[in-house]
Amino acid sequence: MNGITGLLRGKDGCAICPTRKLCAARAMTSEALDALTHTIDTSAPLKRGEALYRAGDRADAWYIVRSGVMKTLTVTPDGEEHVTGFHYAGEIIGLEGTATGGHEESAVALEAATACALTLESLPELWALGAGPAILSLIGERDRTLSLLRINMSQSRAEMRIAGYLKLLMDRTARQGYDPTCLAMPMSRTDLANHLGLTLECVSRVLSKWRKAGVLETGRNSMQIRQPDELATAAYHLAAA
Amino acid sequence: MNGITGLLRGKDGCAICPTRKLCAARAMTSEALDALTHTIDTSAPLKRGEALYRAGDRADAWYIVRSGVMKTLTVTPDGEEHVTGFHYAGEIIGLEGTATGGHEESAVALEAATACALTLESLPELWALGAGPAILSLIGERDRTLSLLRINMSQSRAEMRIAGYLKLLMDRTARQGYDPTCLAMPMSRTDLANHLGLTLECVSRVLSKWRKAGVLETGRNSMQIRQPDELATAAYHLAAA
DNA sequence: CGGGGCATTGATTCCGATCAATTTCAGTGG
DNA sequence: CCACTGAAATTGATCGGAATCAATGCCCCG
Repeated sequence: MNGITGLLRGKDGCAICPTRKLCAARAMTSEALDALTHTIDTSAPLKRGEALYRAGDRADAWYIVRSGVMKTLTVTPDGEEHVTGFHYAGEIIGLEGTATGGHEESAVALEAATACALTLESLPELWALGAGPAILSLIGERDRTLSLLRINMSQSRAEMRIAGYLKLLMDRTARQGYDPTCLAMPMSRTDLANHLGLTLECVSRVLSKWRKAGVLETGRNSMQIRQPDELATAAYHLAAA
Repeated sequence: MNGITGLLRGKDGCAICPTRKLCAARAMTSEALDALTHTIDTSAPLKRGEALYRAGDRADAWYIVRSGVMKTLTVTPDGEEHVTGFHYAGEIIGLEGTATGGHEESAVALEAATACALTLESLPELWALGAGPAILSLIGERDRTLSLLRINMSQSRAEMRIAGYLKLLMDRTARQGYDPTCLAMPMSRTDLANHLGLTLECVSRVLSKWRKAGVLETGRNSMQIRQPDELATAAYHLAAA
């Protein structure tokens, strides 16, 4: 209906969605949830590397990540790739194309992932179902996150940037009720460095230093934070979130 | 009604607003414009240094800059000030507080400025008046701009960051139908450097270099771009906007 | 077992931060 | 109208840290 292949409209209702508390469905009555199920489209599961949308696609919907982690990226005219964000369950993405009607970024799954589509034309209907405040909240959270990320990027020190980013991830994880010391990090060092505006060597060095100091442990797709205070100190410049 | 002092509800109708083409009123019929006038609150003119809202204020509205330039900033726990953005006529701001209900940033006028308030509770009404697409477009533009700013910040070279920022300003100015070679820049070097994550000395040096090379001229509250191509080359990494 | 992408570690260079001095300019009062 | 003043901007010199170039190690895959 709106460009996603393999929509599962009506299947897997919002009422049983494990991430419904993070999304537009938060704080809705169960009757409204049933109606919501028929207004929101859930995408087919995306495999690692598959795109939810690509730069140039028509932008007639916003998306909420339902499971997994997605990265958004743009390719500049000179061919360089810029990772604009990593997006976890409950984050709203795809807003950047709304002004022009076409997506300026691509959204790619870093691991198996699903997302729900809020078509722009269905927004008044969603409002009528009582999802308005939740959607506003999602937009506000996104705006707030982008603002914090920009503040973090304005730090010139590599340790501050990385510590700040990890702290943001931890805060978000904690806010969603999960263990903040265990972070899902399915992105490559290259992507992470790109996103933070650093070289992968630099990121690697800082992580190695912290690993040796016992601050954290790095796994293939995750990270264990052993001494959150140390990270917080290195990132003290960030507003508490 | 929503925290702004000195509202001018109904005065200076949207129909005669010089920036209506940039705002929620774009592409509306004149009958709807009259109704819109009574739904949107226009703030009293802000003097230089006055705040539209402050961190901690209740966040029950979004704002569209109507005239002048505003800066948004946060103060981190350790007391450091971070300039999160400079906002020109037609930009929507204040979204960052929607998630929590309280503003996390402050918005301060850099020169005489006015803004219009879209209260969250009036959004369905605005939709009914036909302003929905325009509001979505404003949100999309903001999201797109934040994304581009983040890409720009990820550049480590000072020249690239500054050139990129100026280019973004020029693109925005051109898109609004004004002369892109004449930029309103009422912010101090300190604020500009803070926003770009550089020191003011560094910004000053780069601008001096370009001034000597004839690329641009710097005035107190404005900047004349003499050789846009030179800037574009220095910022070639940015996507065309 | 071998290959290739990815991560780590090392050595050097360069650029922006920092510390410091000077100039410019808007605002103020004589 | 001009001299005075303090903030803002510019210019200079040095230092540190991240980029860069280069090599090695690790691990998932066939």
